[in-house]
Amino acid sequence: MSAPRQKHGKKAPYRRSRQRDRILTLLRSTDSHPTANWLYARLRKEFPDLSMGTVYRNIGILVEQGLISRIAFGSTFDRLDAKVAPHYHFICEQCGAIHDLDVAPNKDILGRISPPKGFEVRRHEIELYGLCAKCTARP
Amino acid sequence: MSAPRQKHGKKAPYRRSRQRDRILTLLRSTDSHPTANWLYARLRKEFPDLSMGTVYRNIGILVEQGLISRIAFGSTFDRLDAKVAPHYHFICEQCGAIHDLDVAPNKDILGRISPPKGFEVRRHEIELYGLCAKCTARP
DNA sequence: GTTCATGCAAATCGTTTGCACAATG
DNA sequence: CATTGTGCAAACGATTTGCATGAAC
Repeated sequence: MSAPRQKHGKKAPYRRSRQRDRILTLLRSTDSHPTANWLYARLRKEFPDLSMGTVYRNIGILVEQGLISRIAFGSTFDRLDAKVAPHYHFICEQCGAIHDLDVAPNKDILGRISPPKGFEVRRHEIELYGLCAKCTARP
Repeated sequence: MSAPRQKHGKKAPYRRSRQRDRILTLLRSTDSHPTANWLYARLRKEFPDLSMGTVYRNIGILVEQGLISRIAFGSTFDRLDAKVAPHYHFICEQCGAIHDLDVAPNKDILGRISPPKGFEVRRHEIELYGLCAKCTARP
């Protein structure tokens, strides 16, 4: 959700920065899915007065450029559900509406999806993202 | 993540409260997956000086009682990923580690999982939750 | 030299918590 | 009456933003 920083919706002509370069390099060097804070701690050794603002701004730019992705799910706030039985969700990317799906979760549904050996799967979630009927009609 | 409020890990002997009753009723009356804030706005008409603290505390209790569930995904902070190609994740419920899964996302994997008609699916996510190898070994 | 990126600090947002008082069992 | 639940306000943690200065192009 980082705002474009230019007038007419044109593509932003980003300049290079040592900080952003390092952030990308660091992220590419690990598969541990770091947090912003991890990056901050790591980079503070190279840039003693690095600020969190810079880290977050650069993450936003890198995401916008498609060079990295955020593992975030929908909104930042919790949605509640009185339907306790496990079920899957459809999330509308336009209006944010969440709809329950009919299929009952079942291990068989996962088919050949399995974790590395030694891992124990207790539950799973599936989310479909796209446009709900309302938003498909009125784009 | 609401803390039990009693000594020896015994089950908490919750008392009843008008506010909590209404929260549950309201949640059961809709399938729109409300937010805490929606509940607050709604209930303020009945309880003019309801507080957010009360809403959140009761949500916590209801979740603990298994009467409702939170549609929240893993941690509250974003995890980053330089692997841009879509892929599924395994999340360890004990240590929070996130691991990439091997299978390449593919519509076929969804099998008979489909949204209501009129909906357009653009992408999907699958997350497995459980214990990673490390945590399985050392519980 | 114009514009973007940075550091700093303050602000924002959803959520949590400490406290004194009211309500429950 | 022993505790839990409430309202209030302050605290919290992750993230965002306004502003003056420094770096890219």
